[in-house]
Amino acid sequence: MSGSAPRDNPYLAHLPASQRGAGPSTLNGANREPLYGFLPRKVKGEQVRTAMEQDINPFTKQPLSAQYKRILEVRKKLPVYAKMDEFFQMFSENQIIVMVGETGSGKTTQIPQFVAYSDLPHTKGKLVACTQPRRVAAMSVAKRVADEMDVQLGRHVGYSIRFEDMTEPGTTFLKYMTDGMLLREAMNDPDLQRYSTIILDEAHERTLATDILMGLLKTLAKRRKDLKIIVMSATLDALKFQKYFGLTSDAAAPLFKVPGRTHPVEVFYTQEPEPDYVEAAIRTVLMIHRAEEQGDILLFLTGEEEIEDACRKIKLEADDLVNQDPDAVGPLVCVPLYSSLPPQQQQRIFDPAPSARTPEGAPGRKVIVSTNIAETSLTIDGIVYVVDPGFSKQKVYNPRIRVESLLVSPISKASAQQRAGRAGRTRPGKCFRLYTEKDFMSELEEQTHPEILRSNLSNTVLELVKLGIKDLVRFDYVDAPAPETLMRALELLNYLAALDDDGNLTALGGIMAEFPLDPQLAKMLIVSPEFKCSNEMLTITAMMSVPNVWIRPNNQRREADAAKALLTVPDGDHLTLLNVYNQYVQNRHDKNWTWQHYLSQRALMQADNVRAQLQRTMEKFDVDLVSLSDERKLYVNIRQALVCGFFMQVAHKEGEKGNYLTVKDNQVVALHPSCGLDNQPEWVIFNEFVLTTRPYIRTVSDVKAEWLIEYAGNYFDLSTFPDGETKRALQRVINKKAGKRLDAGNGDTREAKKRKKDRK
DNA sequence: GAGCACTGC
Repeated sequence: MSGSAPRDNPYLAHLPASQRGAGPSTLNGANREPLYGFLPRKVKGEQVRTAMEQDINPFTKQPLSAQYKRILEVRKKLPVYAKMDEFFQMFSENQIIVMVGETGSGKTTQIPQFVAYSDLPHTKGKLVACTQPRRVAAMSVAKRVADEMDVQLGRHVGYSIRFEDMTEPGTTFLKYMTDGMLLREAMNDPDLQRYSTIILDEAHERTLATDILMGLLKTLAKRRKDLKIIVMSATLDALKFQKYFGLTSDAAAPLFKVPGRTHPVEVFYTQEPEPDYVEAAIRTVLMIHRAEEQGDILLFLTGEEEIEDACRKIKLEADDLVNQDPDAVGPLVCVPLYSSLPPQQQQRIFDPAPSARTPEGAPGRKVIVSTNIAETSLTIDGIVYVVDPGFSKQKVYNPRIRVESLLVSPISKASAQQRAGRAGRTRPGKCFRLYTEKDFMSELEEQTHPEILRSNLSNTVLELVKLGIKDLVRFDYVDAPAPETLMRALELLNYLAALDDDGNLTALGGIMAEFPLDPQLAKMLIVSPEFKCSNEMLTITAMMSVPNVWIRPNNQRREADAAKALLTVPDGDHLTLLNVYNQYVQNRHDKNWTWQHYLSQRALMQADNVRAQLQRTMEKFDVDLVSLSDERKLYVNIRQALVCGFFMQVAHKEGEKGNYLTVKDNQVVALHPSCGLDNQPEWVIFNEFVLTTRPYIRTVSDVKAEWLIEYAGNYFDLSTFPDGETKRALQRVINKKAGKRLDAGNGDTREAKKRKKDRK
């Protein structure tokens, strides 16, 4: 046995001679070669456990460190480690596996390593990929696994996220990545040939990218019999995925199940429904503070305003309690948590709870009041009590009026369960649900609707077409979106000339899909060289792709507004964005400058990053970077280029009360108060329709009706317009133009018009 | 005269 020559070893046969170690005469295979006897995808748990215990790293052939051995002892205690044999057997026998691993099972770190031991991707020049819905998760898990495998992060184990590719081609064989990143890769390599196994982690979160990947991989598995797929999810969704990935309609994909390792959480319900959930939540937090033993509280609310408000009230009431009875009640700190908080303030959630005022006094307590960010993205240790009013803000899409909006809605059972689980991470906990058990059982949906059912899909549809999906309606979705949503997306893409009338991708559409942007933005950016303003459109596009750059603290609104006024360009908010970015660069990205002007340094840095990435894409596809030196003309051209992308988001002024009607849909809207226009132009183009206290349009610029007709003639074909003032206004412009053309007796090409204008 | 649930490319 020990005398087998390496050439007989199917594992070593893949390797060039230089990597096979010493020649046949001296090699004692079993000792020198840690993966000796490993048959790809026929590997057994026993073999892997032995290999893990040796002194040589089986993948790098380097000696293993003391740290490796220490971590290995910890890994052995993970629930998933105990099920290694079962895993390898199932992996050997199946192309697709659904896996359920509760919190603390170790699935995210261990399963990809197990797969690497079985697939031996490094011997075939392949990779094992594991997708994550979030960038931080991809980064931090990759780091952990690199440590566990005793390799340098970015070499054998790496990660790939937007703006950061921490992999080494030819060396990396285990890669964590965001789901969106893998989807991007699929656009240029629909067979995903680089991968031997793809693991979709956190599939129950049902992000748009994961949903599309599931559809693609199901189809791809039929073409590529050598590709293995593992879908990892929470319990409740497993059966759905098993059925979906079953090879035939009655054969479900096998389930690999691993228990978690969390502490029990006792759940309490209210006897009666609570009419005011914020008030009830505050009351419950204070009740816990008075009556329950030491341990921090996590309260879920829906948004920034609600959270800041609740924090203030909890603080006031807690101070009252302390004043009434200083011996019985400990000090309390209340920490808000939501994504738009600066990172420094987000860090406060990890501060320890305040200590008791006296050695014998009641212990202090920390209350974190958070949005859903604490449900999935951030985990906080030390939480023992969860207060769950049962609501969150959720995105909803109305395809009829093409509007996405945020609505406070009841959460799902799955979400409630996830929230409760946050109380049991360090020790047994309690969860107080501010609704009745009856409502939980009968009113809450099992699952939150997946994103694909709640979103505008124009981006996704362009990606799918680019991926070669011909029939979007019959694509095998886990949950199919409403046909009307798909129709709306196809319609938009057709108007943008990304798709022809038969739904085929145009050359323009192919380039548009390469930009990590909404189709409207991609379109205006790609056509902008024709308007000699592509440098500027690049900036505007980047600024429109990052969160709001304006900061407006409650107690400094006037100062913030004044600072904003200094940067405002009256012709339109898009030009203001350009101006802000240019000033930011002129002031050398100075932090003090941004602070003095009430601008978010974080958002501006992001814009810088996005701009650089978009610029690389432009260069790759020969989209020229040009500018006009005449600023007045430049500003006109910029607004004309805007029309080429956003002609479907135009509104026409109605009357003198500041009301606008959106074109074709005839929605009554108003300019958002943040809008910087100094008058009310007859025609405006807008980036966003927001439904808050009333319907508003946000990020708005002044445009001319002539431009709409000239650059978006297809859409502004009057025969497709409902009767009304908008149509009549357009008709007047057309009539006037026709009259002029008769006078001038020449065509209306852009160049001709410009020459004419220049002569004036 | 107002907001920004959360991600991702």
